[in-house]
Amino acid sequence: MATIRDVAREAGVSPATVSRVLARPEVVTPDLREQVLQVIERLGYAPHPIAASLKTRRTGKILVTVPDISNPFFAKVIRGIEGGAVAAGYAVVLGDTRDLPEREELFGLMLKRGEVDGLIFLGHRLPKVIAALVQEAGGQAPVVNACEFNSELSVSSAHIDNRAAAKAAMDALYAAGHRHVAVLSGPAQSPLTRERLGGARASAQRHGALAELQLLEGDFSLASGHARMHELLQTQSKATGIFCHNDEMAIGALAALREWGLSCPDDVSVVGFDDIEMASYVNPALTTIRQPMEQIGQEAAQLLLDTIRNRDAPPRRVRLSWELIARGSLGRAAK
Amino acid sequence: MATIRDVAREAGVSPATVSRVLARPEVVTPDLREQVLQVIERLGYAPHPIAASLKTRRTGKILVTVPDISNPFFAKVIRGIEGGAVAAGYAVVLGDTRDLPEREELFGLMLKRGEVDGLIFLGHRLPKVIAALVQEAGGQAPVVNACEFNSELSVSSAHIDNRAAAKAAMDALYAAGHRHVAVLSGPAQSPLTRERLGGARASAQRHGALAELQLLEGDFSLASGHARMHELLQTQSKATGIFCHNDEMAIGALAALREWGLSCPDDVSVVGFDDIEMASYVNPALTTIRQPMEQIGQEAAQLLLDTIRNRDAPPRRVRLSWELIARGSLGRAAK
DNA sequence: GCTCGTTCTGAAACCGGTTTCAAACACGAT
DNA sequence: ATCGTGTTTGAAACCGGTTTCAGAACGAGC
Repeated sequence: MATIRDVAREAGVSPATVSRVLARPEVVTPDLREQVLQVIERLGYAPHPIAASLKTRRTGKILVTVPDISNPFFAKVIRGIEGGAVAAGYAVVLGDTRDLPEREELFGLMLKRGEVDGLIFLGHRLPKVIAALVQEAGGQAPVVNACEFNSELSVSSAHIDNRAAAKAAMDALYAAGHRHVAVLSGPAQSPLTRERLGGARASAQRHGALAELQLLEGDFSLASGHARMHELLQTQSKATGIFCHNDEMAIGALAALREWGLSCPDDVSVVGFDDIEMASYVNPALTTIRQPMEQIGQEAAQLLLDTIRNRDAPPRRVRLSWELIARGSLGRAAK
Repeated sequence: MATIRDVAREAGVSPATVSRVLARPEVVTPDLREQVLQVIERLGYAPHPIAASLKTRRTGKILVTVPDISNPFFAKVIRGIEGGAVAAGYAVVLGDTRDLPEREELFGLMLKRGEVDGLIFLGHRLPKVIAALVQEAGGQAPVVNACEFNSELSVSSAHIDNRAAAKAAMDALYAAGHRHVAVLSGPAQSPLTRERLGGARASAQRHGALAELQLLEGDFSLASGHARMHELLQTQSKATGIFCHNDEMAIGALAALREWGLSCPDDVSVVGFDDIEMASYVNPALTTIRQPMEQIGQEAAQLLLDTIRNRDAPPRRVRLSWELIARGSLGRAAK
């Protein structure tokens, strides 16, 4: 592999000039520039980014940590992040934390050690290493929270208004005449879940149905949606409307309803959250809250890159819009 | 940030010793080692992996390129790769190629420039940069193909026997009495598609139904499954059995059948491929070929790490097992 | 023709580790 | 005490770029 010194020697210039030809071509005399470029071409010289990193302290990589890459919602967000990052000349390092704090710490170290230029985390927990970093930097650390938002963290974030969206989902159920509604939530400790539950409760209260509201805790997986729905049906709940905190749990719930010989939407209505692609292909198609998943990712990438470029900008919050998508899984309550 | 020289000075030893304490503790006298470790602890010293990379030529990162991260099959495989990589102390850099050759080249450069130690690609096309690298290395390049296999590439690969699995899927349709079968394939240029089509044709031929076999080309997306199925139904095809090259297209096809008022499996049977989690939750549940997705990823990671550690091992092929999973979407053909 | 200011280029330091090589040291055998 | 062997340590080179700083070259103005 040719080095910058090989090129310099061959072109009869100094390594500094070669470096400049590649990094700031405009400061080099055109003739010389051309000559150097030709040698670069001839030798097939490819600069070694690792070596450059050592001096510049830029790696051109950002780390994205996610609790589960195989969750279709996260996958879309990551796609958005990746797109934004690559467009800006950055590569994405992927960390699948599996919701394990030790793995989060492990990935956190990568930022601390300077292996990556920044971190976008999809989730609610900040590794201790990173929390310390953010503390020191007084909120100017290159760390962004996507999808969720935790006011204690003082980092930039890109997300929708989960509370309002959840409220809208519930409003739709009540508007269709449902009185007994169950909410199948995400993990209780997540701020995201709390936001959505807050919105759900507000709607229930407004419709004078708070007493009839049932809460079930899931973990955003198909299996948990299926299992919780089974359990609910076993209790002979009067619920005719189910609001699920994501589409996968909603699809799991639909399967459970079928297994009990119940019809959706005739017997029970289901509303999901996210509008993953699958939502419009299941039977019945899911009424759900659409989140602009890729856009959330893009915005998160943008926020991070802004922070990286301009270290003394304060943390920002980007709120994206959501939309209630009406499909077959929500019908009028039987009288 | 403390450097290794700070630690050395503080501990009254040379930087070389500090380096050894961390990399090969057993060669350092226990007393000295302890003393150095204490200073490291006290200063909160964290080694700078980029600096180490420059000398060692190891980055501790592997690149994974994938045509679409939001495809649930790929997402699972990536999860497997990531798990295997992290367990071995490697991080995963993610490249979403969107099936664009220019993006593949871009990511290929990362390996060529030494930004990553190896490449696992999920797909069938090798970027030119990498093909050249493989050529030079005589098949010993740190490159692995996962899920697919292209005999021209001379790189290691981890995958199932797609031909045999496709044959089994078709056999199941014929065994259930279907004579007119349509295959909804992946993109025609992919070797994977050719393998599966080969298996499908072999089965058709064996059952004397080659003349009735219909071929439709999709792109593995829900939307293409939906669209191709619509088109097929419009032609008043006599097909009562559909073999889809992945589950997402199968689920798209199920939706199209419903829209035409047709029942699956009463009117038309559908068989998928992959057994993504969603396959057992849709209505009807999909009969499909199960691929060990995470395991494919793990094996691919293992293959790559083996190649990285031992550069003169020849390319290997790991064949994983598959299984036909019978569920509701495949029923007996009407007489 | 000389001075001044501007633009361009090269020498060398630097980034922060690892590794080689030789010196120092410890210890057992002679 | 001397020698030989094996182990442990430190000095310095090295990885391959970037960047600073000073000097060279050049053109404009007088």
